[in-house]
Amino acid sequence: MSKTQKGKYQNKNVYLNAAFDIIKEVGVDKLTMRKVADQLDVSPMYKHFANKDELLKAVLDEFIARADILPADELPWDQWVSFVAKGMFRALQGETSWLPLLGTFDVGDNALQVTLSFVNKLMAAGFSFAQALEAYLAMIHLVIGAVTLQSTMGRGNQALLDSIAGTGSISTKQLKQTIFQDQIDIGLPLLIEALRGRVQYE
Amino acid sequence: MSKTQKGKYQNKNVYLNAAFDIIKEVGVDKLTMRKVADQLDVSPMYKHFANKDELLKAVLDEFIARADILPADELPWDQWVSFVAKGMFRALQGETSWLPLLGTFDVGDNALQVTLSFVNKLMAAGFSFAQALEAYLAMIHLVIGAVTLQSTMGRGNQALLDSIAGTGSISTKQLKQTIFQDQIDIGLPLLIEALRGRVQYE
DNA sequence: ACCTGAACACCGTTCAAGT
DNA sequence: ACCTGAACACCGTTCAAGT
Repeated sequence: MSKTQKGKYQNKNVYLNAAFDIIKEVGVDKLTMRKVADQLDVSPMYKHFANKDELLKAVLDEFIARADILPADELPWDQWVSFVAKGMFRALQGETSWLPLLGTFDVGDNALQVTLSFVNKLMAAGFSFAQALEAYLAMIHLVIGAVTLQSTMGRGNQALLDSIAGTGSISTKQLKQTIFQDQIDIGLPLLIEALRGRVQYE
Repeated sequence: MSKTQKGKYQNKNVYLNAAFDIIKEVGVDKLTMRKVADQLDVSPMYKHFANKDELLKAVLDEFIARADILPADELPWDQWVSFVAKGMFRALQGETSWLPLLGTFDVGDNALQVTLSFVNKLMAAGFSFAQALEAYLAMIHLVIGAVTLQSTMGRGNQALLDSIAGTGSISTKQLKQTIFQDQIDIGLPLLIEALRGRVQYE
């Protein structure tokens, strides 16, 4: 307890940790201000955060920091990109309830750090700034889209399987292999191929 | 009124249309069962749909049908793919509140129709079935990701601009051009480049 | 100044009761 | 058989009242 501590819960981190506990238990979508308050034995709602959105924004940025997806700097750029993309995919796959928030909040400091590292890595490999930034954005698009679809695909989706099998151009086994692989492994190789083509003719 | 009509609102479409009216006004996220009931002057809730999810699933598939994004068949495959992707992007951009649902529901009949058209088009152009299906999934990933990020980017995001400008490797004007373009125009050309490379060495 | 907890205006969903 | 609307168990947010 520092000398400047005032009130029951001056420390924002106490709230962030409580939020993480609850999210681990019930998912982001079922996080409520009341549950945070209950866990801390505090009235709804003592405000470090003006409203629920402010809390979620802070939790999201902390989530990005904890995901810790930046690889070692020695990797060649294409492996580096692949590592980051798969790391993001895995982190988000474990918490798909984050997805709806990615488009609604401005990036926080930790997200920004990832962006800058990515751009620097690709510029060191010979990409222009604009190319590097576009590569970053395209990778994010793929990750978000892949995580979004992963759950639908993973669930089986018999209707889709049946209908597609009806075209008769592929064995069911092959079809399942295509659909049930990690979605990120579909677009990511294509992205890296395209990037490789661009940097070579720089 | 058909002879088999029973009860006040036998017709599911009445509910779908009411839902669309409300969504146009307040967005998908603020659609409630009560609002649908009120608009139809019906008690909450006479059930054509077992619950809110069932209603949303039906509305989503109808939304896909209305988006009407399949282009004319005469286009070469790369333009055809680009047309579909941009059409989806535009449709979803107008209703971003749909995004959270894309990963939670199984595909409906209308979504399936789009998938099959896409796969057929690419197979006619020389792609294998697996390639065509992967191309479709990668395109969907890009569209979902692009729409998700579009709103964050469009909003300005001064923190990101400032921080990146600090790298000094690009003029602010160039930076804004990269960030503020339609997000779909970033990844889509890369995807099509990569696909072109694959079909040629088939 | 700091914190409480009742209150307000909502939700999705259920179900006894009416027609 | 069909439909109602009150009720239940929740929300986010506000704010008079207490300490």
